[in-house]
Amino acid sequence: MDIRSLRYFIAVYEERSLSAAAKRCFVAQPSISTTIAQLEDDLGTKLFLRHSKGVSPTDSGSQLYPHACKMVSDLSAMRSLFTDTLTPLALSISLTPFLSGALISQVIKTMLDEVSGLTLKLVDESESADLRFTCQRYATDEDVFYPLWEDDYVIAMPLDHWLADFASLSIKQIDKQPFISRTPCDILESWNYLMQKQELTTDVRAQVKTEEYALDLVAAGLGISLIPEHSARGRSDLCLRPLNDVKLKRVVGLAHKKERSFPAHLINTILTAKQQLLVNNPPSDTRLT
Amino acid sequence: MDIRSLRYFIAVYEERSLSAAAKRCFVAQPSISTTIAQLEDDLGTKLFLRHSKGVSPTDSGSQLYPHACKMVSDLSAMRSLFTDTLTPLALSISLTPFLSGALISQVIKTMLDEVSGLTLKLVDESESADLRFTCQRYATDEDVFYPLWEDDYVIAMPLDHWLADFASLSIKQIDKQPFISRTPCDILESWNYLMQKQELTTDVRAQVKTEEYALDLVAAGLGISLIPEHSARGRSDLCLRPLNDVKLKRVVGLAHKKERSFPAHLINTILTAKQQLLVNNPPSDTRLT
DNA sequence: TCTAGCTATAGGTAAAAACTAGACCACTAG
DNA sequence: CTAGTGGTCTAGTTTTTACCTATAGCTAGA
Repeated sequence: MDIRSLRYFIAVYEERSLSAAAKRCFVAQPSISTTIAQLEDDLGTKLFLRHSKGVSPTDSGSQLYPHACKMVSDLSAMRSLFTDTLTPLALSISLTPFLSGALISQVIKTMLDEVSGLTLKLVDESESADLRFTCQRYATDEDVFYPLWEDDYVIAMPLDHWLADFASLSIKQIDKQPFISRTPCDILESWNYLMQKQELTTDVRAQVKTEEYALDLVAAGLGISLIPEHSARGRSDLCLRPLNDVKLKRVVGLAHKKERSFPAHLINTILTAKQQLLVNNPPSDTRLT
Repeated sequence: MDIRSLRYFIAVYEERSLSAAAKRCFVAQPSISTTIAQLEDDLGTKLFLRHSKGVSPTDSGSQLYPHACKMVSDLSAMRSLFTDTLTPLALSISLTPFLSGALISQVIKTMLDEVSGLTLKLVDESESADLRFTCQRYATDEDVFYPLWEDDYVIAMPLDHWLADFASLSIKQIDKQPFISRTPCDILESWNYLMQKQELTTDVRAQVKTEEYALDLVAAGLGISLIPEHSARGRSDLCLRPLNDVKLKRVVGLAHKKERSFPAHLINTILTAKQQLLVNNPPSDTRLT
């Protein structure tokens, strides 16, 4: 029985759900599941009843909850015994849709680990937030933008497509191909401009809204499409090829209003997080399936 | 900062030594060393001053100590929220003969006080028991051994004996002396080995089975004898002298089979009992009657 | 009956904590 | 002065733990 278990327990208790608790703790759902099971085993009593809509606390669970809260808060009080003038920092962060969840959670995890006293709240893009995960293109003059990683855009096609024989493609080879168009797309304007400039066209077979749907249609053989490389990570039913004569990419990072100021160590942590991303997610040349 | 770190911290604080804390926590010394270093790093303050004889707590360390104790005890209280009431614990304890009854009863008292629901039954050494009061030498590889105290062996002689003029004795001075031999004796083998190695002999005048009888014969002037210091406690008709060139002692404690597991609370209590023994029975340099 | 959403389990990987061995330092005894 | 002792720290290795992905199994609602 350690503090980590109690933190997870509190999250589950308050969310009434293992999956929701997992999201809140920025870990995968099985981690929560096994940890709670261990805790129950350790205490010799069931803490939650599992059902198809989530979990509900047993009497034991409800009894444990206040103790667990006290324990966790005592511990963080102890931490701040010697760190003077620790100002608790509560920030809201918004997400631009269709960014890589895996990378974002790595960054958030680093920030929570490194900046003591920091609590984050994820809000919808429509609300105003202290920090925004977004593309550099969307950062305005009134923003400060910290780049974190780059998403390279590649052409996705079925495994048996004739273009798959090329290690990389020229934009000219895309001319008149059946194409799955996707909106919104961060680089759609650049793409259209490039195509028009070379008087190329595509044969748009479908218009979809999400990357997953676009990829499904590509896998089904309906056409080819242009997508950020990371979003096809883990799909073996597709073939990805980079473009060799134009480089399409978006720079993703954190933005905030210039007038908003943050503690220096928070900014340093963002820069640290960028380094860690490079280490953990080596600058993958587009995989040749 | 987790509970494990705090446990180690408490052990170090109370033992004033990383190595001693390591023994108490049943881990290797580097584990303690690195964990304390991490904790100091985490809290941003040094907790101990290292010097050649061990460590001493800084102000920060002393400040942290009560908080850490509370945290750890809260946690074990939480553990027993659900388990303790359900399991009354009935254990049998056996005694190796000729240990100090006074000390043993102190330990047993502590255990009964601290562990709620515990009942003890003292059985003969020949029977198998859950826990055994015994010497470290008699604990096997299949045992876990918790040391409780050390018995120093001293030379007992009549008050008017000529060796009483020395504050401490060399083993060479024992050569050819009238001697009361006692079997069984926990350190008889060591003693014989030491004597033979230096080609010394004793003039055995009597062979007895108990410490009391041996002491009576010594007081009567029949010879000198080798006994654990505690067993002559309270006798004013004898003179005790330590040996200064060899250190003969036995480590007495509680042993149990490795495969047998006990509630952590019980184990903690045994460790507490050891501390209390040290407080109540100060590490007496052999009394110079 | 099919699908969607949730939890549990299995298997593999990466990080944390443990151990061993040995360096270094201060003190003590000869 | 030198050897030995008792203590902490460092480096390298092994073991344990926590985590992730993938997937199975269950239940409720369409």
